[in-house]
Amino acid sequence: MTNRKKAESGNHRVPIPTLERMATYLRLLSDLEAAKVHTVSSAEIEKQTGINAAQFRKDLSYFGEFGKPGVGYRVSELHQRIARILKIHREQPMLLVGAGNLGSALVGYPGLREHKFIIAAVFDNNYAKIGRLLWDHEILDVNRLKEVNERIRARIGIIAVPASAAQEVADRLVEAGVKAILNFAPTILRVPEGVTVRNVSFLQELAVLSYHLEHEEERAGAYSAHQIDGV
Amino acid sequence: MTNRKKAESGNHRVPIPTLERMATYLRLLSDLEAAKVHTVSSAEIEKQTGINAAQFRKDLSYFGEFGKPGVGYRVSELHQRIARILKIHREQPMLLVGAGNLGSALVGYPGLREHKFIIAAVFDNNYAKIGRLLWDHEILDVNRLKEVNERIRARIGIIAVPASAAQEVADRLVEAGVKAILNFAPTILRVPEGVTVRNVSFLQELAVLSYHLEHEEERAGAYSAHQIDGV
DNA sequence: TAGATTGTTAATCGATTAACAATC
DNA sequence: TAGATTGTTAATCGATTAACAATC
Repeated sequence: MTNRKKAESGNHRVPIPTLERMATYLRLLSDLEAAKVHTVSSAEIEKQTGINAAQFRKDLSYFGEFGKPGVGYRVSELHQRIARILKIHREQPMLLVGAGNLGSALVGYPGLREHKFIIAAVFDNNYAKIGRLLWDHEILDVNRLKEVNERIRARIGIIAVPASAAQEVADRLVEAGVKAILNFAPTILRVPEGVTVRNVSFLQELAVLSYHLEHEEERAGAYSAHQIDGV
Repeated sequence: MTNRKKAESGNHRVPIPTLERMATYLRLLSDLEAAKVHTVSSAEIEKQTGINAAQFRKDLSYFGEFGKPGVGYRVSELHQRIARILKIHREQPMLLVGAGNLGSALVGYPGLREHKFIIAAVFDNNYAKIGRLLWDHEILDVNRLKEVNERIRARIGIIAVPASAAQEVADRLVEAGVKAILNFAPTILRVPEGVTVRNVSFLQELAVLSYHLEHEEERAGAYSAHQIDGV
């Protein structure tokens, strides 16, 4: 039986971890394509990503059938189909709010464009920044968010502002028609039904890592950052 | 994902999602302390974070007993104990490799210092950058990583270099005594037993968001970024 | 055909949540 | 004590993985 139907109707049954891995597969497939590899098996995927071969096949099964028993998967076909599933087979425009360091890093991140995610406009509320350039983007007044997005029609927004401003920015993004938000501010956002939020928390990542360290009860004394920087 | 496994099976049975939430609790408790709130219940935690009250209590139960039945939790005590569990009750020094845009954003991120994570040294392999300042940090030659960390003794390393260089940087960090790595490069790192890796992938986050958008089969035509930027 | 590898089922493993006795 | 809320157990829910018939 085909899972096509399942995928089309109850879209919300695909596990998030599966979607995260789909992005990993996509990246690997890009690399394989660049290396002129034409066919790949789930065993090979496991070797290259560490993701269990059965897991890989199960993940794909949420979206249909992709391979040939005894043969494997055609790299280019699989790549295309996954890109389509993730809706990045065409350019996916996004709005960025916050033209600080993080915003700058995101605009400059080459991996985004490679995978068809395009930062189409950049906003800030700081009048010292509005009108200036962030890379090749003019920084626009955040008050113009809705107006500008009438043309762009981006449905993804990125919040790279301080926590104190994040909720207001989220409200504006939603008002401008954004349906998905990537939030870098350490705040829990309240958004209406139908809007998806993903939070990226550096603190959270570091906390998990820090926990796994052995605990040395008494450290030798505070290291000095200056001592080092001044070397 | 492979590394996640390793870290889990190694010696700990605390679920990773629990640890991630611990960081969330910590942040909330900071806010509550600042607001002079002295006591909090699991029901209140649920209201503020959206995390189920039973989940919160279960999470804490991995580490001991923290509250008083009929009363709740003392904010300051809970804060201190969680900070200790996550080993950020004292300053936790870290090494940053990669002085590009992302590295710059991380050094400038105030949330880190607030939670006692300190970027103690910054490295790069680009001779045009070595010797210059990134904020108040002199950018050091990545070849000196091991030597410099003999003094700092950081056990957390952050990789903010292109994918092509990430594995080599990981090797060097491990050689320098680092036991936990936060990897921003879109690559799967191979590290020895006993070293934990967490991957942050913007692409992955965006892919999950993008998937959840409604699929408009035919879009009106490519929007133009320039059209917008040129406004 | 013989060998390889898929897609899917079933078993396992793990995480979340509801319920409640314990207790402040 | 009476009311509130904890810590923990048990039930539920969900995700991972091993196994294998189907099939190229």
